[in-house]
Amino acid sequence: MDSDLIEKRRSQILAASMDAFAEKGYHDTKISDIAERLGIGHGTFYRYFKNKLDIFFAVVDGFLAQIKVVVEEEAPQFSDSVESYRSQIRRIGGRMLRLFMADTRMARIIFFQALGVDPALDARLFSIKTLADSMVEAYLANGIVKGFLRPDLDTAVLSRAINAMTLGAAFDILFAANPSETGNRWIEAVSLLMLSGMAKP
Amino acid sequence: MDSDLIEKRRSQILAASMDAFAEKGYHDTKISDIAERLGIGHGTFYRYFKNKLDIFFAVVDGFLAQIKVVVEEEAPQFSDSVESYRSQIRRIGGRMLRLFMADTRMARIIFFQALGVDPALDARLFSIKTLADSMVEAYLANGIVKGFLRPDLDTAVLSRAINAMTLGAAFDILFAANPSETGNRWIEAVSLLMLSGMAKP
Amino acid sequence: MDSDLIEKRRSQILAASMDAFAEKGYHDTKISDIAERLGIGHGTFYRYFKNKLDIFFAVVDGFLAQIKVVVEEEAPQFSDSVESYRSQIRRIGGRMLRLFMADTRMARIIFFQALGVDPALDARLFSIKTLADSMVEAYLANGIVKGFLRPDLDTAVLSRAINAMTLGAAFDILFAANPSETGNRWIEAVSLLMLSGMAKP
Amino acid sequence: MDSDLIEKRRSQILAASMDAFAEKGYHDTKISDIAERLGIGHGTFYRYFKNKLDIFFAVVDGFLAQIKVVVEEEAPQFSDSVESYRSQIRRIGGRMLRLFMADTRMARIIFFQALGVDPALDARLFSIKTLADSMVEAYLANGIVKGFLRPDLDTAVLSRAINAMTLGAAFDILFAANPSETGNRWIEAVSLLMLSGMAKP
DNA sequence: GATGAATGAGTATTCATTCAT
DNA sequence: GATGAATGAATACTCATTCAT
Repeated sequence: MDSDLIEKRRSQILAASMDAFAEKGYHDTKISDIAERLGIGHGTFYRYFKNKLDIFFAVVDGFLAQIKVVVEEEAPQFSDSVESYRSQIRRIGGRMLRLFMADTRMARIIFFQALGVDPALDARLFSIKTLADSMVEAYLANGIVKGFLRPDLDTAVLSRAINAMTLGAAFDILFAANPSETGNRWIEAVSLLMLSGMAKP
Repeated sequence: MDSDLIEKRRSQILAASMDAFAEKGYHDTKISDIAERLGIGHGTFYRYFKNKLDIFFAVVDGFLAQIKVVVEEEAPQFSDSVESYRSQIRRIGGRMLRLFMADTRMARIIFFQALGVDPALDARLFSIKTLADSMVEAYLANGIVKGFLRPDLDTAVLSRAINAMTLGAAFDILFAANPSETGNRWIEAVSLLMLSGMAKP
Repeated sequence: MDSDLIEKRRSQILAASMDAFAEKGYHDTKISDIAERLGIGHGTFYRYFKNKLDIFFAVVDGFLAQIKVVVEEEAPQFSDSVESYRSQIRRIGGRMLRLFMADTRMARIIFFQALGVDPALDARLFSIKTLADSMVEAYLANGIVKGFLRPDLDTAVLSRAINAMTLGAAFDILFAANPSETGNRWIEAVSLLMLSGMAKP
Repeated sequence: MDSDLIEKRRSQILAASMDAFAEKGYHDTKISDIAERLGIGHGTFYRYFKNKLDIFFAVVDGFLAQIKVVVEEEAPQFSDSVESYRSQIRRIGGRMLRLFMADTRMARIIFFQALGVDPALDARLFSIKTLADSMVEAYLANGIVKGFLRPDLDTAVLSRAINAMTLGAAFDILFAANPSETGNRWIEAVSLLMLSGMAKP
């Protein structure tokens, strides 16, 4: 199949681009850098991607799509007790953090390079954030309805706060000596914080 | 005083640069853009700043210095009850958010432009984050010592989580219709989360 | 016959090229444009023509060859009176203009695109012009010898002038609402001018 | 005066560009060629001209403006006899040819390079041609009204024919061993043709 | 001190041409 | 024979920085 070869080439270029962007950032990465990493002519690059922005978009969007999947696959209505909610937090948090752990390059690009390159890409990132916020807010609303969360929660703000912590965790993991242990500590600490707060009972 | 004039010019250029960087980002801002905003020759710029990176550093660093002041002025040992701790959270949170509210341009630069421009600047941002993390951790440690916070808290992780929420708040405020009201909602919601958690008691 | 197929393909490519060159000019026509018009692979092009210049040459040369035929088929010695000369002018002029009318693309290429692409092609055009000039001059010389044209004519200059008018006519026809009527008007007006001048008798 | 220096620089670049365009044509002239001829950096070029097309336009337009002046300065109504008309033909023809003789580079650019580079420039050339046609037609109309030209002339066609001869003359002169003598021969031959025709009286 | 003319390093992109399949 | 994937030469243009005035 021709389109298989094309797809293969595209992924090779995508992979090399991720390396390059993660290492040097968008502006300091030259198309010829990417081509050199693959040992191909730089003209070849343009057979597979329209231009430099096009591939950066592809790189970032591929990751955002994965996040979107995690966000959308969950079912907020599922939990009906603090305990099942705690499991849910652990599971979603874990999946999200594993996404960031899976590819350090990607995390690096998201945190250090993605913003400010292009307005359309900024908007894309923004929309994912908004989606994630809504999803978390639905969980909180479900918890209130089911009666295991306080009825007076400011769900709009708290959902954003929770996602901010998720990002904080992903960022922290990026520099952690032991990422998966660090991830677990975050999940435990944040789920404790969320459900019980820090005050001594 | 000669040096007064020099300082005045420097701040004019600094102000114009903030406008420019906030609007178009680092890479899309030309030195001549900055000069034009001030009606000065673009050669003049180089009498006050070494180069383009130099002024971006200056812009970002000016803000980081203010954050540092807020961070360092507080006294972690002061609180000795949940109540006084809650006031402290509100006060520090309020000061921090007011910093971001005071200059939207600055917030915009920090969130959208600052990262990935220069490794040294990334490191500078990183070090401020680390400082803030330590400060918050000291508060948590104080709370544990004083006995009003749970002794089993993962202070290293939670301090980062709390700062992540502060950044989340600052970001949210940037797009809020009513920034100061939004700020207050964040402070209330987060301090409640921190001290009591979200579970129905 | 193999060579028949080859010749057929060559003319298909030639035709598509004429379209392309007439529409976008030499420099703005890509080999792939030509191939696309035919639905063939652009590599195939190179099996029939050496390179881009080669086909442009072929396109232009095909037309120049037709002009040459018209020019060379006539017999300057034939006329021996003003009247038969007038018919001759009409006939040659008509044939020449019909050549330009037959293919607007070709006229467009000759007038707007052909010059300045390649020195060798410029020279080829030049040589056709020289040939046409000589032919017309021979007619004038014949007229003088036969005694129906003024003996003091500057035949070298006038032959060029007459051909300049032919080109002028061809150009005019290119934009005429009614080309064949316009052609006739040119032929009448120019033959009158040539034989009688414009002054009131 | 600053603007004097700017104007001086512009003309230098303009002159060097004319050399380059006349020698190698539009497409084969690189901006760096032009800069090299002047011993300036190629970046300097862009301080004075927006881009490559901009300077080509400037080059060609400068010449077209001169033609326009010649065309517009004349007064068609002035002549009222064949004799004064003949002088007028000689004078206008002479001025026009001297324009082309004055700068061989310019003539070369007009004849070999100008067409097909840019639609807007093609249109500009076209509009000058149209203007010249109208002007000549006004002369013919005047001659008819004044009664020294045949009343049955096809003025629309003949005016174009006359301008075609003018272009033919300009082209011929470009390659003439003795341009000014050649110019005079054209003027004499064409004015004779125009007024008396070639037929033996 | 201020200026802005001059500079040229740096780079994305195009497209004619080749050649393995 | 046909194809189109791969190639890289070639080039216009930008903009941070310098420095003579």
